[in-house]
Amino acid sequence: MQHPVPLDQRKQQILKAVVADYTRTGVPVGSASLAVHLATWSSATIRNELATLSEVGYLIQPHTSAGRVPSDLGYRYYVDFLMDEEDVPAAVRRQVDPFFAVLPSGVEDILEIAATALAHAADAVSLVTAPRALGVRVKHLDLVKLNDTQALLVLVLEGNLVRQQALNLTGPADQTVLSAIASGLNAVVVGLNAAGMSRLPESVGKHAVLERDLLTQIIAFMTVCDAQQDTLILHDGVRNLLHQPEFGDVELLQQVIEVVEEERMLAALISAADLDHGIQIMIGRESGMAELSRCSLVLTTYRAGAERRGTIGVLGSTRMAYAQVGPRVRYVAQRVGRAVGRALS
Amino acid sequence: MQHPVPLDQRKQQILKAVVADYTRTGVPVGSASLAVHLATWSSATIRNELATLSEVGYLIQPHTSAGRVPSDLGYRYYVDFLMDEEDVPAAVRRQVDPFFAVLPSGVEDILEIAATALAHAADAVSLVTAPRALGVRVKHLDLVKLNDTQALLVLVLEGNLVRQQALNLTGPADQTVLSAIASGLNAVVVGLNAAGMSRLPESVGKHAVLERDLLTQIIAFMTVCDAQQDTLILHDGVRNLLHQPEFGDVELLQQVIEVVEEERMLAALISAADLDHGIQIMIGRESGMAELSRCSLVLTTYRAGAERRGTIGVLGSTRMAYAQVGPRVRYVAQRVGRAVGRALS
DNA sequence: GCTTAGCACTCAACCTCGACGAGTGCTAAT
DNA sequence: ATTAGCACTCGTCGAGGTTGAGTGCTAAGC
Repeated sequence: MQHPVPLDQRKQQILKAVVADYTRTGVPVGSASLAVHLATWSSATIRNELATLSEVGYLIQPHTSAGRVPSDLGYRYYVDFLMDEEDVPAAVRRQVDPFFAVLPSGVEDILEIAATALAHAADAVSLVTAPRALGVRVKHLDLVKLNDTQALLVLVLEGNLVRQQALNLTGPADQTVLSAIASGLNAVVVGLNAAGMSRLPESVGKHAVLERDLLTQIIAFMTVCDAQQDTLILHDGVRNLLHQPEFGDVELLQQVIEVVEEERMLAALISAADLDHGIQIMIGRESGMAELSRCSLVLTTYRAGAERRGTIGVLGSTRMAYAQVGPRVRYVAQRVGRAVGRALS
Repeated sequence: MQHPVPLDQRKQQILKAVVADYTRTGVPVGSASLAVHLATWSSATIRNELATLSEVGYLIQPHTSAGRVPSDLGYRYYVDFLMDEEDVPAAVRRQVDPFFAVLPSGVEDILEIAATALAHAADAVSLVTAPRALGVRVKHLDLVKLNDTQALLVLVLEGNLVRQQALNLTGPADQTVLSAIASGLNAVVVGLNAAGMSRLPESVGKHAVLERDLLTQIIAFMTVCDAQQDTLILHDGVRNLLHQPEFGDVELLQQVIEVVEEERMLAALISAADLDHGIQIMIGRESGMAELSRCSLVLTTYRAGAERRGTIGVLGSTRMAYAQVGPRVRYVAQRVGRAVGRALS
């Protein structure tokens, strides 16, 4: 997506002013009110510039006698070239920090807290995915007898992520046998990911059929865990959409909330996000989802330790304060990264 | 809460018809349209009866020249005396059953599925609490070394509820020591709840300071788990509120969503629910929360095994189809109970 | 005495109309 | 190239009028 039309100094300044004004008030902005802020030029001059900005597609007129509103492309130009990011105000920091003061040891609980914190900080819907690595490594495992045909596998993964799954017992085994198998497996398996484990069976299989059998099931479950990680998305702050005038239309609201509650629709979007750039902003239709054509996403990566990273960000109206939201998302991302990193120990 | 005014046969029939009509259409219902269904009497007669029903508080007129709408009290009378519960249609069953066809082994995952299923079945916001007993019993525990000063406690509770928590190590201990302690504790602790465990320390304390120390921390954490269970509430289906005309007003919607997202406000309400009656219906202001004055709650208990029970239900407009919602909530409750019971093994 | 036809009355919803004004585009003067 | 000036557009707002659904009351009928 290129910006075909470069803008001269003055047009840039005017576009920037339009975005700022519209973001603040939510009302289409006219030449007169711009002339107050940009006292260098008269309203007529600004009017001419507005006309050309409309022609090249950066601004839109809701109707003939209305002011201008930035188009998706206009916001894009603003975000890429004009925006001055604002520092995160102390007040917002004071609001966010307490969330991370006392932390649970489980990664998921931390993420839930992060979602709440970010929803508050950015006044939008927050989205958080679990940290993922190429393959999650096992830290510890345990087997608990459920009944004659089933045992419960308890996997402690890196990041104190705990996963459980019922496994089938192909032969009889009581808890002492299971515990023995578990400690046997622990010796071999700790530190491996699904891929690493799949290279084990031959050597382990010697000992016992049951053991090999369980290992096969464990590997299968690990693979499922890997896959799940990509789709798990927490969210919070739907309430923050409601007081925005552009969502006074319930139709629109409904579409957006549906997308947020159907987590897997967002999963596709977020996994498509380019995580290597510091922060990614998708404006309006750029997301490719019709339901979100009036919404923007501001996403970033949080890093927990050397390799593990997850996505965190917000979903809000296209008319959001990008200059504020970006830094706030980054701020929370940094906190989460640190917190999750600590949980990884 | 008594019903001071008993109604004669005809008034009952009319009230019932008003509720049925209003539930269906959402429009205040007038004497003329009632006279079609209740052909026994003319519209004038019905008009007289409507007037007295309004006087005693069962009906409300939005304005002078409008039809009647049931008041909270009117719904209450309907629900208590007039409602004929409808069977759960096969179509709805076919919609719900697949959710319970393939089940994860963890209770919380099951509950999440249940929340989604109920939201679909009842076309409202679903609410689900974790099953609680007087005290949750331990099934298995494990200790995983995190670093020199901390170990991760992994508790498997009844119902395959897995909880993890970092514990402080008062002395040095590597993983083999921790595993030994864990298996030692397992022998003593399995099947006990927090209360039962608090009677242990004297006898266990002999062996090692570290062991006693950990046990103390474990007991403390168990108590926390007990408390958390009461407040954990899952929800789904906020989207279902949006297509209801009474929530066209965004103000109202905002209040309701805020309550739903702030789970702890609901926790108080739900724990106050009288779970021993088959199904509990709270209509409008009966809930005591001003924000929910236009909403009703339909709650019931699901039983998993002999003693454990949780709450499941829906939050919707007071104008919901009580005759349909009640049975559907019970239907899902029964499925959840069975599923959770199975997970309890 | 209960029921009901008839009728005057009320009032929200809806439409129309005109005034208003915010904002534009164009033109001509600087 | 800039800008003052002006005619023009069109959405918003409020006043005024119409409509129709629904009522309450009264008086007649069974």
